Amino acid sequence: MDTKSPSPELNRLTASVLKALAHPIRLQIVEVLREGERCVCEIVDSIEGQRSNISRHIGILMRAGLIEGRREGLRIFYRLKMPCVLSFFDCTHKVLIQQLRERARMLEEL
Amino acid sequence: MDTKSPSPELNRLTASVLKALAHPIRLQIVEVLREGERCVCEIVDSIEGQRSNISRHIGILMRAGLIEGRREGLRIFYRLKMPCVLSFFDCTHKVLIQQLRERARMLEEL
DNA sequence: TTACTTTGTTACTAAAAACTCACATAGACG
DNA sequence: CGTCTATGTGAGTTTTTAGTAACAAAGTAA
Repeated sequence: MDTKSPSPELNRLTASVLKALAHPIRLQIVEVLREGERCVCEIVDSIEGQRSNISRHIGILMRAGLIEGRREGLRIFYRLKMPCVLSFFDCTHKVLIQQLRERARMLEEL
Repeated sequence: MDTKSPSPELNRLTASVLKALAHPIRLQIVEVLREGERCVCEIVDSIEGQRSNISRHIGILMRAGLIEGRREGLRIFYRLKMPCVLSFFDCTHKVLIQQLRERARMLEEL
């Protein structure tokens, strides 16, 4: 019997999903797609950065299964495939607010 | 007026929180702490990997504000500070199951 | 067909993260 | 004090990820 963690393999897979999301540009893409389907051209226009770089990040979200695309003529429209990821932000915001609180308190204590 | 994404800076911070969690060892630490407070020695015993490396990962979770520690003699006991991160796993599991479904379907289509 | 548009990919460089080993610190206790 | 135990850190190497520029692919339409 293995005395170590119950699910190292599941944790490896879970990490790969979180990692796919853990990048500012990829979060901005998710933020844009939150409003609905968008073509790459629209995504690129709404985000700072080079077209080929943004295209790479779209690919990372695709391969992680978080978004999906559909071609319409020359354009490819992407949309959120797993909208449940939006629920992460409630918690991440709590974490950030807590970080701020503590840093403010540390400043006061000087 | 800025025509780009509404919150690039917030997304940078959000990414830093997600990134802190997006590693197999750190997820295993969270999994262990889910059951309650644990000292480093117990965490190390329950996870595959070198002491100093696990210590580093504990540090990363600490600096992200996801866990907190308390010294008791020689030992330091850590616990989840933001249990809301546990809610992420509902969604990450959905994503993984969906990935599996699609890969199975692709195999069938051969 | 050729020319054009939109998107994705290859190959490379640069930057960041992870891992390891040795050492440092903090407290307990003789 | 010295020594032991538990934990953290510095410095270096290796691995992974990000970014860029040039090119390739897929569709449109003259």
